[in-house]
This record gives sequence, C-alpha cells and structure tokens, in this order.
Amino acid sequence: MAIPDAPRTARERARAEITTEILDSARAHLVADGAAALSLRAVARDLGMVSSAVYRYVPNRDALLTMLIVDAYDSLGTAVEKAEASIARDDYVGRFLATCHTVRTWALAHPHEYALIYGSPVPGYAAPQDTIAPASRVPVILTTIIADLYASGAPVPAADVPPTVAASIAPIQSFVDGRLPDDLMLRGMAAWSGLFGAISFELYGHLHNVVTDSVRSRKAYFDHQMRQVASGLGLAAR
Amino acid sequence: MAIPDAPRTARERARAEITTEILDSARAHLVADGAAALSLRAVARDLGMVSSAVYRYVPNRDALLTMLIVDAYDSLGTAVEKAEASIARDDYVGRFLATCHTVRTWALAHPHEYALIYGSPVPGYAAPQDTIAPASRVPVILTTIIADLYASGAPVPAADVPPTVAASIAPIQSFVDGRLPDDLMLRGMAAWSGLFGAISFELYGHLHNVVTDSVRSRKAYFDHQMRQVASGLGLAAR
DNA sequence: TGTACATCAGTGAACGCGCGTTCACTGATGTAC
DNA sequence: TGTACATCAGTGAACGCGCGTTCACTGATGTAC
Repeated sequence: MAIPDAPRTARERARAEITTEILDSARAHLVADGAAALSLRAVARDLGMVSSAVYRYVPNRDALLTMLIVDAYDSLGTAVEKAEASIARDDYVGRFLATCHTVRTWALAHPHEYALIYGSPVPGYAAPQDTIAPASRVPVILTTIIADLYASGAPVPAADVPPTVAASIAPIQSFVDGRLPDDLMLRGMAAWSGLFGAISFELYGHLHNVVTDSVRSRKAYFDHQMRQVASGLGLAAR
Repeated sequence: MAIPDAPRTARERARAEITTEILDSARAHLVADGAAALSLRAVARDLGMVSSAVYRYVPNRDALLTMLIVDAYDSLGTAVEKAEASIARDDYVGRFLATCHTVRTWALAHPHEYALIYGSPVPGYAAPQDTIAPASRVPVILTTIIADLYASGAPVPAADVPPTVAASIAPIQSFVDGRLPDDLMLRGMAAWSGLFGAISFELYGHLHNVVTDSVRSRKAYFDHQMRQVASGLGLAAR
C-alpha cells in the first residue's frame, strides 16, 4: 500500500526524475536567454539525450512554455504569499509594501521569467486555461489586503463612480461578491497596474537618465512610489 | 542649385525610394508578426530582391530593428504631440487625458510596435543612442504639462520628500533645472509609469475576467483610472 | 559631344547554423499466466 | 519461479524549413577629361 501515488517502479521513478530535469534545464535556458530562445533541442542536449527523446515527456514546445509560465507564476506567487503572511494582519500598508517589494525583488532576480508572464506575449503562443489559477495568486493577495482593510472599518475611498465605469468592473466585483465599494476596487486595480508598470519601467530600462542607476536609489524610488500608491488606497503611511 | 539635399540623380532617387520600401515592408512584418519574426530575407522577398541586395541599404538586422524602433517612437510621439496641442493650454487635465488616450489608442492600433518599444526587450538586441531622443518625446510632453501647471501658480503637491528619494530623481530634475518640487515630479513619474502599466495590462491580457471585454468598457475603465492619476497630480477633475 | 574609367545596385551561389517534428528501430523494464 | 508478451524510453536518421551574412560577378549609372 504505502503512498499510492508515489513513484514505485523504476520506470515511474525515472520518468518523474527526468521530467524534473527537463523543466530545470528549460528554466535555466529561459533565465539565460529568454523565452524566444528556448528550444527542445537545447534541452535535449543538456540532458545528453537525442532531441526526439524529449517528446516522450513533453508533447511539444508550447507545452514546455506553458509549464514554465505556470512555474513562474507559482514561484512569484509563493514568494509573495510568504512575505505578505509575515506581516501583522492589521498593518495594511506593511502588507501592501511587502507585496510590492517582493514582486520587484523577484522580478529583478528573474527578469526573463518576469518578461514571460508580464512582458509582451511570446509570438505564436496562446496561453491555455492552466495558467489562469497561478496567474491570479498576486491579484488575490492584493484584493485580500484591500478587503481586510475594508472589513476593519477603516475609512476608505468610497465615492460614487460613473455607472459605465462601475459596469466595466463587474467581472472582478462578482469575484468578491461585490463586497467592496467600486471606488476602492478601482483604486486597488490602479495600485495593481501601477505596481507592474513601475517594475516594467525599471526592468526595461525606461528609468535610464531619469532615476539614478544604483541599487539604493532604485529601491528608495520604488518604495516611495508604492507608498504613494498606498495612500491613494486610503492607507495612511506608517 | 534648387534644394541641395533633395535626390537629384536617378540613383539617388531610387536609393531613397527603395530605402523607404524596405522600411515599409519591415514595418508591415512587425505589425503582422512582431519583432522576433522580422527577417531581412522576408523583406527582400517582399521587394522582389535577392536577400543579399538588402545589404546595400541596411548594414544588418539590428540596424533595421533600430530604424523601426525610432520609427515607432516617432509615430507615437507625433500622434501624442498633435493631440495634446489641440487642447486649450490652461486645461491641464484635458491635456493630460488627451495624452493618455492617444497613447492608448496608438498602442491598441499598433500592438507590436508598442511591444517593441515598451514591452520586454528583444533578446540579443541592445538599443543604441539614436533611440534616446525619439523615446523621450512622450515623457517630455508629460513633463511640460506638469511644468505648465506648476508655473500657473495652481496648488500642486509639494510636500517634503525623504532625502534618499529626492537624490534618486536627481537625473530627471537636472533636465528641468530643478524647477519642479520633488513631490510633484515624483507624482508625475508615477503618472507616467501608471499610464504605461494600464496600457500594458490591457494589451497583454491581464484584464481578462477583471474588466468587461468590450471597447466601451475598456475605454471607460481606462479613462477613469487616468482621471484618478490626474487627481493625484493635483489636477482637479473637470 | 564622346570616350574611359569609377561607382554602385543587384545577382546567384554558397557557408554554416539552428529549429520542430516524425518514424522505424532496439533493448530494457514491467506484467500476466 | 519461469516464460511469453506488452509497454515504453531512447536512438539515429531524416524531412523541410528559415535564418544572417559573405563574396565574386555582371551590368547599369554617373563623372572627368
């Protein structure tokens, strides 16, 4: 009996191991050269296999890309969840800032993986359903912070919003059962895209000759911008 | 005499024409398939030339990419400058919103060109100096709007900013000779990256299941977000 | 105005590269009796 | 426990594709005298 879905036979064990090795190699190529340069042949070479052998494990190149995308979302999601969980529950600014800084740190450490999930889409590749759940981990955290803030009874932005605008965010509001004021939700979404806008700008070189190019300056700048975004959410700084 | 640098000889005229045709063809391929798929051979095929003939006009593939990048920045810059110029000078919100909407409209109409200049960098390509001036046209417009607003004597955000943060934006402040309060400048930069963050999110599919997927909804959502950003600049709505 | 030479656009073949994917095959591992 | 068969991992060759770039060349255009 034992654990029924653990690999038992030599074949099953080998298959699991090699699948992992394929993913590891693919990730290494992604890190080194980016998604466009990822090739099944290169992965096969890494593992000392003939290129056709990889097809025993991966149906085709797109499937490998999908695995890497899921992988990247999960890596980022895990990092952010962990960081955010370590902050006192009632420190909403702290939770928001921890989220922002973790996304940024992860992006700087994994630029090609960041580009894969938040950069321009890989030409000819269409993301399948499997990526949706992992992709929503960060937005879910941000939404939770805002929902917790709202539930705490703290004063939050809740001004009226034009009906067309309110209607436009119906999909996301239905996710949270409309528990949040439209105004607050919209500001949360602005924070979300502002966060990724700031990181993309830094990563893709648009801060050249704009913000001093040093680790300290870049971090101080980012921190300040995210605090500003937080204050737009009704989160009093500190 | 006449115009001395206009093409005179048949050769010069042909050269100018064919150079244009090469760029047009390259742009068409960019529009259709994205930067990674751009190839000198495809361009040559379009013009009915042999692939090596293109080398009479373009030193190599990277140079062609650079031309397209400059082209894209100029196309966007021209569109934005024109739209912004048509708004009354003292309507600062209007000028800002015209800028935002024009960037968005241009991006939706030219997604691959947008990706080329604001998406993840093309692997193996390093942007040369020539792209700097065209790249700064949009930021220059945004900065001008803010500078005009400040010069008008209207109340703007001018709170104190931590010294590290102030130091980090020294490069951009030296561009405007430090005429703007750090706080205002920082908010302007947040607007800038917020604008591109919002557009990238929409373009790259991150608003799926979040904002209703219709032209009207997307536009209303974007407009609202940019108005919110404007109010963060001290620009009273309407 | 006419000739001799220089410039340059475009040709065609070639080099060397890498890719995704298919297919018939060998030989090892696993399973049923 | 032993044999016969089925499953499956990995091989090696091949197909067909596209790419960037170089190079010796032909022939048209331009220029100097």
